Amino acid sequence: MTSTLLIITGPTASGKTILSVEIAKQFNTEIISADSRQMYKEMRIGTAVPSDDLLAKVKHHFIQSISVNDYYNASMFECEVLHLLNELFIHHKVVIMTGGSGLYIDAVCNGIDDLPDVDSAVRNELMVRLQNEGFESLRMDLKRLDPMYYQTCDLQNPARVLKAIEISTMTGKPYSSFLTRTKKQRNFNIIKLAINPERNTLYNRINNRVDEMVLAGLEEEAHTLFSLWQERHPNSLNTVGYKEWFRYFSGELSKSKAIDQIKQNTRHYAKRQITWFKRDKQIVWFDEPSCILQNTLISSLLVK
RNA sequence: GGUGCCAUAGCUCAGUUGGUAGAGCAACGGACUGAAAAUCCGUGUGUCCUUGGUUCAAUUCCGAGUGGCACCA
Repeated sequence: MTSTLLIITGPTASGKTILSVEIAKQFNTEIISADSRQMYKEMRIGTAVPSDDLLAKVKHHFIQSISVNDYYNASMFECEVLHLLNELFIHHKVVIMTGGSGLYIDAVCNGIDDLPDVDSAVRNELMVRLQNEGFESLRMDLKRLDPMYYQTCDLQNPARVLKAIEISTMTGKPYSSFLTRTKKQRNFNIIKLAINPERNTLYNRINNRVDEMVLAGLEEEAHTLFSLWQERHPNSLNTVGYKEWFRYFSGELSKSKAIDQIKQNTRHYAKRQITWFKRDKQIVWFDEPSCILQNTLISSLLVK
């Protein structure tokens, strides 16, 4: 009998965390977090890590597991999750994966192409060139190194252009030659459920949750990371709920403005998540977490 | 109570020498295979406070009303 990976996703603050714990208890199984920020030990309050109480009820993976100093990416996540699933499926028919990082979820479900790891020196050098020579110069590099990708690449987006140049220069082969666009086959079933509350409801929840985070000591948490941010701007700290405090600490924003910005940026983030998930036609949508609990999909899985 | 200023998008405001209007932010929509809570792109959503007058035509000019702000009492 095939095993099932039950994915519960949706925008931030939609109620995934509590719901997935309830469902995991029903199946007597474990939870894999698909959240690119909750895995960092030093960021607990601002990333809305599940409470100790919830973590005690169900075993979670990829929560608070690495340091903000560590490099991590979607490919590493794919690899580690597949290994873990092999083990978990020995004793569990169903495993839950919960989180809002769409790229990470896709990496697990469909795989992503093999690329060499980027040397940080190469990236830094390109960042310096972007500063000194401007973006157009790098676009011309891409045109020369990978004319095919140049045709389809978003040429306004430094992240895309830089990535392609990095891979092309490091390997001596065009970036596009690594992109196979083929879905990898998995030896387990995948069911994708997503929560998408009514927009105003979601935004109110976001705003309230940010206020709660502030009361819980988000400012102090951010403050402990500020010197690291000033030192070398690790990507892990380029995170909603932290980068706004860094601007406050360096005098760019007032405190109340910073808190407003956290709410705003979280709303923007939620919208981007919704856009990403809407493209995935395998997802079954629900307005509220409670609707998922009552759904027959879950009970039919329980029977099997 | 008197005088002055203001009233335009969800907010802050610009503008129309009279021909039904535009910025920023918000909001909305989208892209996205190793930065993904990242990065990038697109869209104006409007009884121009109400009401009389002048005019071919008023959001714009004039009068009155209402609301707000400031100063004087």
